[in-house]
Amino acid sequence: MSQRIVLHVDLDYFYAQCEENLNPAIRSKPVVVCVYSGRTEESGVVSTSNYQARSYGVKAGMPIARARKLLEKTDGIFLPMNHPYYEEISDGIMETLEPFPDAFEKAGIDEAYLDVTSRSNGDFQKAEQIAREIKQAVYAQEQITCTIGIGPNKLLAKIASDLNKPNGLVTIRPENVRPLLQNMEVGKIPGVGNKTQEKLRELNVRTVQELTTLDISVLARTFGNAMGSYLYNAARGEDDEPVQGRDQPIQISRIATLKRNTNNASEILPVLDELAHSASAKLNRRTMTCKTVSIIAILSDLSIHTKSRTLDSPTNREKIITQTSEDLTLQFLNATPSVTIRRVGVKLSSLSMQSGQTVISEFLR
DNA sequence: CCCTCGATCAC
DNA sequence: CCTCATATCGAGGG
Repeated sequence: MSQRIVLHVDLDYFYAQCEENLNPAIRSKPVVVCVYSGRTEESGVVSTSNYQARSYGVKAGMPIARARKLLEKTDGIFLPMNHPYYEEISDGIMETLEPFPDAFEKAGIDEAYLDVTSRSNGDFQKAEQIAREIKQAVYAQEQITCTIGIGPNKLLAKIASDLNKPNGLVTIRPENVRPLLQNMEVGKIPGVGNKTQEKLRELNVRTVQELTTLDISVLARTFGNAMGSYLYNAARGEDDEPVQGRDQPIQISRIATLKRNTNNASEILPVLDELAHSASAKLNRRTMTCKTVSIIAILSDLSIHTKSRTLDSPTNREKIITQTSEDLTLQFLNATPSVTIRRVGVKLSSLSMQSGQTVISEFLR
């Protein structure tokens, strides 16, 4: 069997690039795409920014107020998210990508994995040619540049795409895995965020090379079985995850920020109802049912709390979802009356496709 | 094995 | 000053 070859296609600074295309005049300026929370005129965070803005230190997740400071002496452009538009562009691109590979996996609105093993005959040279064609096709389709990482598995393809953004093309061949990973910081491994990096730091591990010195039992004890073995393999550039898309979601959630912190049900429930409405609308668009309903409460201290209830039978009815969400919220407020809530959310899980048959209880409603 | 809940990641 | 959405894991209880 031939060498497996995976491509990771990453759309460059995606939301900001979409906005540049919508209004080319801003292309030469710092562009910041924002998630406004609606709490005050300016409160919210940065979703994405173009590279001009990044050169001033603007980063995703940063409060908008801070980005404004960083760009105050520039002609920086601040725009609200236009998610439906980005989705439209993304869908067009994903449709372009899908026929190329043996297997296709959309990994987010702006990234995808493509298994091109047979298309490239296991030849990295050929895979690079395919990647160049893909970049051409994506640009021709939507005038969006992308970066493509090529590797013998998903892990290395993703690491590769991170090495030369934007508008890049990087290949990691099996013989280059060792030297490349040696001095790389562990934080560059996908799935290793701040918490994991900090724990590794305590074990005197900063680079991937150093990570390879930890044995699997230590890793499993420190990070659990799944994360432990993932780290053990990742440090060696090994990853067997198949490129495999999922057709149906596992959960559907909606969250919102309240106008002000409160523990007053009359201020919270209307917002909650709207979230429940939106979540069940999506559930029904997908012709799915859920068996578990959860609420999420983010308090004034930003601590996160969840309450969930598994129903006796799956439902797709907004009424039940709303009622359950309200119940859970009142239950939470009752149990902890002194809390003040900043944000609330609704999550639907244990999803299944709606089957054709109607149960008696449904029939009688 | 199921349920609930918190934690983590990363968008 | 602090968004939104998704997936996964593990602990703890039953």
